[in-house]
Amino acid sequence: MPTREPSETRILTVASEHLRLHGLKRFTVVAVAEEAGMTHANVYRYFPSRAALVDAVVDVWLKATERRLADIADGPDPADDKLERLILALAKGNRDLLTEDPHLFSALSQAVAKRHAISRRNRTRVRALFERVIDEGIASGTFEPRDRDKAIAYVIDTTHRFIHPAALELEADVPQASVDARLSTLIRVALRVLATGIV
Amino acid sequence: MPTREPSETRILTVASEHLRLHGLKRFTVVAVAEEAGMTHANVYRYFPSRAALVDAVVDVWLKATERRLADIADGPDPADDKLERLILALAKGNRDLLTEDPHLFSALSQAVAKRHAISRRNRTRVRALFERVIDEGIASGTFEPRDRDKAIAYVIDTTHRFIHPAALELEADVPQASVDARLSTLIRVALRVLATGIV
DNA sequence: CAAATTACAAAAAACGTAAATCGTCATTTT
DNA sequence: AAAATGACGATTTACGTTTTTTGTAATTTG
Repeated sequence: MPTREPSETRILTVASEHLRLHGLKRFTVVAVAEEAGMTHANVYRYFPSRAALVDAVVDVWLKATERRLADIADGPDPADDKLERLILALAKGNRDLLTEDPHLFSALSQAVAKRHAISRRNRTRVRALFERVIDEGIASGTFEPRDRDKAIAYVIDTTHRFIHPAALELEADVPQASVDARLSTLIRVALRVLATGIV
Repeated sequence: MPTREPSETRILTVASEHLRLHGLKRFTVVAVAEEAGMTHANVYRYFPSRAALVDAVVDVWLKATERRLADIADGPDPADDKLERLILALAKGNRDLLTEDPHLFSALSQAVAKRHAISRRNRTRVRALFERVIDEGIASGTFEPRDRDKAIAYVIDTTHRFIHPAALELEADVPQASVDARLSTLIRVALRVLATGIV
């Protein structure tokens, strides 16, 4: 990990605050620079554009949740436990962001919808974690899918509703307990499906 | 079915054309009325508002696909066949609309996102068809779920990605063959899950 | 009297302009 | 030399004005 310059981290911190408090619409480079105690022109020494600065803020959050997911994937537990916790952590992380930080969630949601590089890369890395855990399950005999690639696609497709920002937005007003119960069923099914070679 | 007045159907036809060709943004009551050969005020004799007219256009499409679904659900085939065809018809109907009629798709998508009455009612009726077919499958012994309500929720949740407009928009650029293959896997799994009492 | 029109107020959209922000670069500061 | 600034044109946004559309109601037409 490269050591960031102090000004860069300061800008990023202030930008993060601004985005969380005021939202994308009222997020301006001038205001961020002012609060960071510098001219807006100087911000461009560290971030090539306003969009890049917003992406950087979102990326900080994405990387943080990626680390939590990687910790789960790297753990010593059985693959099925890890897959369950991976799905739950991802679903909960996104859902908590929606309820606790709607502005940041909205920025993330747009980055995903517009296929920004940061979200595409995040998607690739998260997918890799899923693949790793499923492969581990296959190696240990916990999972016995008939077709490994189809099994991975199946897991991602079936959990889509509880993970993808666009899908989570649709259920913002559904009681969390109800969502949790349905997700729990879905995961239980997915694990059995992987274990019994249905997929 | 109540016989509609000729002017009403004419307005609806012109409105449908306009929406398909020009999209929601450029859809005006004045333009529709003009093309239908009347003053805009007269349109309000038949539709209470611009929004109601747009909804009526979308509703025509929704009802048409509902009829196709009902035909499947009412057929004499085994429940698992019917459930598969129900899911495929719904997914294909929505996806075809997205590619062949993007403006109308967009209007539908917004009606769903904003929870218009027409989309809520459509959802309720489509869900009822799913319930009927699953119940039929339970009665005939084709399906043996441990919990009927959870089984229904499971089917709806797992197919969400291939049915919901918001999810379909995300995959507009994915080759149709790839989507079809994944959906086919998902359905096969779902039918086995229902049949073997995993859910 | 049902169907449609004209007339009109309220709401929304389109337009044009003023102001702010974005992004670049030459110059200054440390 | 690295960090920051001031100045400046290009873009975007904000805002007041004008036009169009929406929706209602009184009136006309067949």
